[in-house]
Amino acid sequence: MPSRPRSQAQDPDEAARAARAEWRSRQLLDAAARLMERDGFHGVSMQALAEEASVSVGLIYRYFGGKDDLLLAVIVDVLEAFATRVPSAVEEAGNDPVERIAAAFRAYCDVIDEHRHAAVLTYRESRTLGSEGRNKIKSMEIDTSEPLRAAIRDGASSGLLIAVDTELVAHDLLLMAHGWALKHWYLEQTLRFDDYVTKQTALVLNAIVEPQHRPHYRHLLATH
Amino acid sequence: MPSRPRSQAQDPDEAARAARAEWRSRQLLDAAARLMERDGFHGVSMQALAEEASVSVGLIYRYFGGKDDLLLAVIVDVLEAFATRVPSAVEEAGNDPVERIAAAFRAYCDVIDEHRHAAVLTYRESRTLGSEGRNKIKSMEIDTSEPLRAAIRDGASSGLLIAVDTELVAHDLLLMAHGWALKHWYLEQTLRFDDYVTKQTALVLNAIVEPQHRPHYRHLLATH
Amino acid sequence: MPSRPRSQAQDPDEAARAARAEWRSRQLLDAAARLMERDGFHGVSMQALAEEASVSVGLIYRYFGGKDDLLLAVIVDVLEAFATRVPSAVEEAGNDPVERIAAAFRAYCDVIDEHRHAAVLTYRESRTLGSEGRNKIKSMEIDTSEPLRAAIRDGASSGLLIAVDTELVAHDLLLMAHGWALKHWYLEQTLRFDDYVTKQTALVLNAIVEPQHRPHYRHLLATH
Amino acid sequence: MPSRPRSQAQDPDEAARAARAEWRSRQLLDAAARLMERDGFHGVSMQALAEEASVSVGLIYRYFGGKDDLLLAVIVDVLEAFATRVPSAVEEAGNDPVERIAAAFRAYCDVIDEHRHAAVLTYRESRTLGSEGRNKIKSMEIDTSEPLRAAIRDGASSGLLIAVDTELVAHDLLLMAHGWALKHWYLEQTLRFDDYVTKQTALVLNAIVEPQHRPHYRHLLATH
DNA sequence: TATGAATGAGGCTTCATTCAT
DNA sequence: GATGAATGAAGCCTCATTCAT
Repeated sequence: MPSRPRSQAQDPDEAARAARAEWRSRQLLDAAARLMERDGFHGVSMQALAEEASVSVGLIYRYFGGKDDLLLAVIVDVLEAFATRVPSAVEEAGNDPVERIAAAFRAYCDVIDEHRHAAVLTYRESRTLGSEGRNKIKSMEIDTSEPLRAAIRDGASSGLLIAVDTELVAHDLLLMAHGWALKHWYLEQTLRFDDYVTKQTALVLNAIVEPQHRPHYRHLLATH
Repeated sequence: MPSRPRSQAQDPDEAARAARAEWRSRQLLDAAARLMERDGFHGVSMQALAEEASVSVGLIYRYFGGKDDLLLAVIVDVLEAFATRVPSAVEEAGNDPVERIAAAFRAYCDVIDEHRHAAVLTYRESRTLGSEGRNKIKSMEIDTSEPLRAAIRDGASSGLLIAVDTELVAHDLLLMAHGWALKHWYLEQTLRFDDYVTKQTALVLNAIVEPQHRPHYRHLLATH
Repeated sequence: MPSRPRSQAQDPDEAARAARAEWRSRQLLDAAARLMERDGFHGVSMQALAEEASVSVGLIYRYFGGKDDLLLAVIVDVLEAFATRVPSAVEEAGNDPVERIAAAFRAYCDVIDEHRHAAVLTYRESRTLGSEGRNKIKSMEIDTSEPLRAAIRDGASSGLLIAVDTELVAHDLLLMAHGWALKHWYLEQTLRFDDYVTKQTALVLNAIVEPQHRPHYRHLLATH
Repeated sequence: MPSRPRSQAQDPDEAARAARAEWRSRQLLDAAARLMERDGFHGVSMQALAEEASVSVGLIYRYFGGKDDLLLAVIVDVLEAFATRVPSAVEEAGNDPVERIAAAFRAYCDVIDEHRHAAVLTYRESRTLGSEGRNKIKSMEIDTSEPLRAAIRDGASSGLLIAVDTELVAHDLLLMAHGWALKHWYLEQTLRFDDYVTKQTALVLNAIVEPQHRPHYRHLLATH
């Protein structure tokens, strides 16, 4: 509780300031994600960013350490959304491992669809970051995908799934989720977001659910 | 008879020149792919590129129009490898659609593993290209993946596969093939290349082959 | 009332900014003219220009689009001086066509002497400009010399001048005016600026004024 | 007589070689003048020059010391034409100073019209040359214009001309001659070369010939 | 003589970052 | 907090010149 020690008389002020800072950060993060997705990290200048966010160049440096830092923040922003949304989605799905896998996958896809601009940056611009940032991202990626891997492990050990390589299946699901953003220009020609998720879920579960349990997951295996 | 000698006497000269040019292009393309994969397109300076390839900066411009052009060439180089290798692999696989799918996927993976440096650039740096280059790549991607889609269509119409969305399955297979390069830093911890291909093949076929035909493809569905 | 204050309260700010910009432009234009006359357009690097103007390289690009643009601006600067000074000089000379011709010529020479550095650029570096810039200059040249041509036409139609080719005489006068800058290294050995103008005026008028009217223009025809 | 000592048996060889060298120089000089007039000295690369002259880059360096040297040679080429053609034209004009002035002017104009490409370079690119080359040109300019100045001085001392500043009139005539090349883009709209020379001759002579002698030079003073 | 592949210094330009206001 | 003018390092590219063949 680091906020308490601060004097109470200043709380209102501080709260207002914090709110303002929060608002500014969000404003900048969104502008950055939008522009970077369109033009790539290096295609966006700080001046362009300032204009897009309707602030001055100088102000950006009050909220972020620099351009690299901003990129990292944009990426972390998405990863934090994963960290928030995936576990709760898994929880809500109940105790069935297969349901949890499906829920996790859908949650991933939801976040990516909402942050389509920023999601691709993980793949595209990670080389831009220094090793420090890269390591942070790598470990966050691993952390945020843990619920998914746990569900797969549970499914396997409980006999609901055939013997599978947990890491590989998790990797595939994450790849498919990101695929929606990476190849959006192509996929959007034939699929709506919801169809993409439903079909991919069915495809993967069809591959890994024990045949004898499939009837039970008819609602996940059917695609229409 | 000045024209006769020309067609033969000068051929050696021209041939030698062409060979040298070919050699230089390859040298530069390889150096570019290597460096760009490590540091990203924007992280590589022409100076650094020249040093890596052991030539002078100026010489690069004799073979490529500029940095963008070089990036495009690197990417096209991989796509051309797809265009060469995938169809022949499919052909050699015989007439069975399932075998053809597996062969196509393996060929994709082979090329990507051989060009791991360059393969990721398609995903990472496509925004860097102008729309002209981007369109060229898009159409090459679609062209080179046609054999795969054809095999999937054949499999579906012949009843070997369950009803699937051809585009989506093709997209998934391509994504998985590229996944080996994109997440190589992570995957190599637990998998060798051959295992990756074998397991992914099994996973996908398990999802799409009609249950009654699975026994026939035991060699593709088993992972060890 | 946010709009009212703006129109007045912010004027000072805007005015100050505009004044600063004006000052910078002049500073750069002068430095550019000075250097380019000495070393030629291509002999002047942006680095050298920045040093001469005591600013950083980058700042030049805030005020001018690039090196070409700067050259164009320098040239246009002289042409604008013509456009301002020649007509008023002609006006002040009264209604006599011959007086107006003499006044126009002197005004041309004055401007060229004041911008001796820049004046030669019109002749020397026009090929450097793109066709767009070249056309702009051509049309400004024609526009700014119109008062002179008009005076010549008036003189001819009123019988004060012998029959002359208006275009040619105008061309000659402009050439002579620029000659002071073009061959300054040679002319300054024997002539002061004022003598140059006086003598050239006498020479030309002697060639074109109707003999019977010459006595009336004794003050222009005598050279000492 | 440095050519004699050389063995006589080799003379044919040497002659052939010299002829070839002469031909090459001419070929290069012409190509250079052509290109430089169109694109300016700095707008022409040695590669472009080689192509225009249908030789290799390397060969240019066998005939000229470098690019600057070539520019100097192009300019000197024109000045040498002046040195050759003007005196003989003056000679042929007889002893009358006025006729000699007119002949000199026409000779100047002829050479300039024939070398229109190169003639402008004297004005445009002289700053490009080092001081050595510039001095050479300056002194050649002064030398080649001496016949003109001599004729003017003669005319003045013999009473055929009114009192004039010899240097200035010579300067004007040279300027007018070059004017044909400098403003060719504009003048060609209304004048043919011959008209230009005739009219300018008439204009200048009208300004400097003693009125009482004018009838005698009716053929030079009339413009049609 | 003649070629043209190769070099590399130097130029123009961009843009992340700073700092006085 | 906020601005934006100013900085200057670093990048891409050109092109005069050389030299092995």
